[in-house]
Parts: sequence; structure tokens; C-alpha cells
Amino acid sequence: MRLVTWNINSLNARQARVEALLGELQPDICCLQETKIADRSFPAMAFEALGYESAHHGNGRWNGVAILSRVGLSEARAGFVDDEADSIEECRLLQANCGGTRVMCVYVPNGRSVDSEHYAAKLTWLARLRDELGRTCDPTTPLVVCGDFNIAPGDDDVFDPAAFVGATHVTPQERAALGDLLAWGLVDAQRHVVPCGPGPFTWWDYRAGAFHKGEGMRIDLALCTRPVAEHLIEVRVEREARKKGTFDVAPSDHAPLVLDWQ
DNA sequence: ATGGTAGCGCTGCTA
Repeated sequence: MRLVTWNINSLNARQARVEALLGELQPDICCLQETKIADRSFPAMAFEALGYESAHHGNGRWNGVAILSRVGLSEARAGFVDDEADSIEECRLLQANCGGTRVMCVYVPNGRSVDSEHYAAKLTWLARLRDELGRTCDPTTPLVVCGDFNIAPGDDDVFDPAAFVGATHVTPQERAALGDLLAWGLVDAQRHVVPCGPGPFTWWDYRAGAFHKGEGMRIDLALCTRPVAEHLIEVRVEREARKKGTFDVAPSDHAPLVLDWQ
């Protein structure tokens, strides 16, 4: 089984890049974040033509998450199970059963700055995700929780820890919230295969040539239950997709994360 | 060749 997770920073802008990646990597499951498109405008037919069923949850302006699958897609659900519409409106969580694996596609709030209400909301959102796991999932069954977590798990997941002092993505509170997810019964797939950093990075700021200078972060993660982790063959970052290549449109600021398991 | 925000949507916000 091959799963790709990729924050594409607008599906409208990068449809051609997504289709090219599907053609090149032939993933069985593909999770997309920041589609920035409304459900009514989601190009389900284009993906169907490539052999993928799909589910999408987006409001057309910000955020937006999608799951594509060529190994079946059922029991799709948007938002948290205990939701009263608030997280539904944010369009940050979508899950579905794909080929015997429960797949959760997440776009964790950025948090902006540590003194911001958005940072507190980020921690609350992560706690709700932990509750969602406890209420609806079983750590002994195949599950992958993947997407843009906006958290660098360790200091070896940023190009220079000194550059992030006082910033979001690296605070003990965010890392503890991630640790609570792992403690429930999930494994960081990348670290399971490659125990130490640096990186590999999955995101580079558009500004100041960060990609060119290697100044990135590992914030796109795939967290797996043991039944998946035990069968992992390879986990890697498709760095080529972060380059301009022959496309007319710029690349996303994120690169895809690729998981292979038996 | 020698780079070096981008998308949304319309002015500034978000990342």
C-alpha cells in the first residue's frame, strides 16, 4: 500500500501538479490539505478519471482537506464526531476507510504566535483530535493519521533551533499535545523508519529562498497504529515536487510525504 | 540563465 500526504496550498492553483504526482507515484491513497476550494467546485470527476474515488471537505476560502483512494473509500466523515458545527466550518478534518485502513486527513491550525488566541485554539484542536481517537478508533487496528500538523516534533526537525526560539511549531505545549496522540497508540512513521534527523524536511518558507538554502521544517507527519507501522517498508519526502520543474505555476511550500507498507 | 513569496481576491489577511 502506498499513501501520499501533501499540503498543496490551493487545489485550483495546483491541480496539474497533483495529477502529475498521482501519475508518477501511483499512490493507493492520497491525502491533501489546504485545498482552498468549495465542495461544489471540487474536481471529483477529474480524479475519478484517474481511477480515484474521493471525499472532500472545504468551504472555498481557507483550509480544506481531501482524501483520494483507488482501493475503496467508505464511511467518510468531516469534522469531529462530537461536533456542534464549529470544527465542521473550519474544514480541517476528514476521515474515511480506504482498503482496510482508517485514514484521517488533518490540517492542524497554524497557531500564528504563542501569545495569540489562535495558538490556544491550536492546542484545543489537538486535544479534540486526541479525544476523537479515544472515542472512535482502536490502536490495534490499521489507522493512519496524516497531514500538516504544524508541529516540528523535535529540535532535529528544524534547520536551526535557535531560529525558532519563542516561535510556534516547537513549543513544549505543542510537542506535548503531539505526544498525547502518540501515547494513545500511534507511531511517527518517518521516525520509525529513520530514527534520527535532521528532518527530512517537508516545508520551506516561500520567502528568502528558504528551500534553496535548506532552511526547512518537518511538520507534515504520518502517525500510524502498530498494525501499519510494523509493515512499513519506506517513508520518504518527494522533494522534486517542491521544485518549479516544467510547470507554469509555482510549487506548494510543502513537499509530499510518501509511505509504503505491505 | 545566477534565482529567492504565494493564493485569494481586491486590500489586506493568512501561512
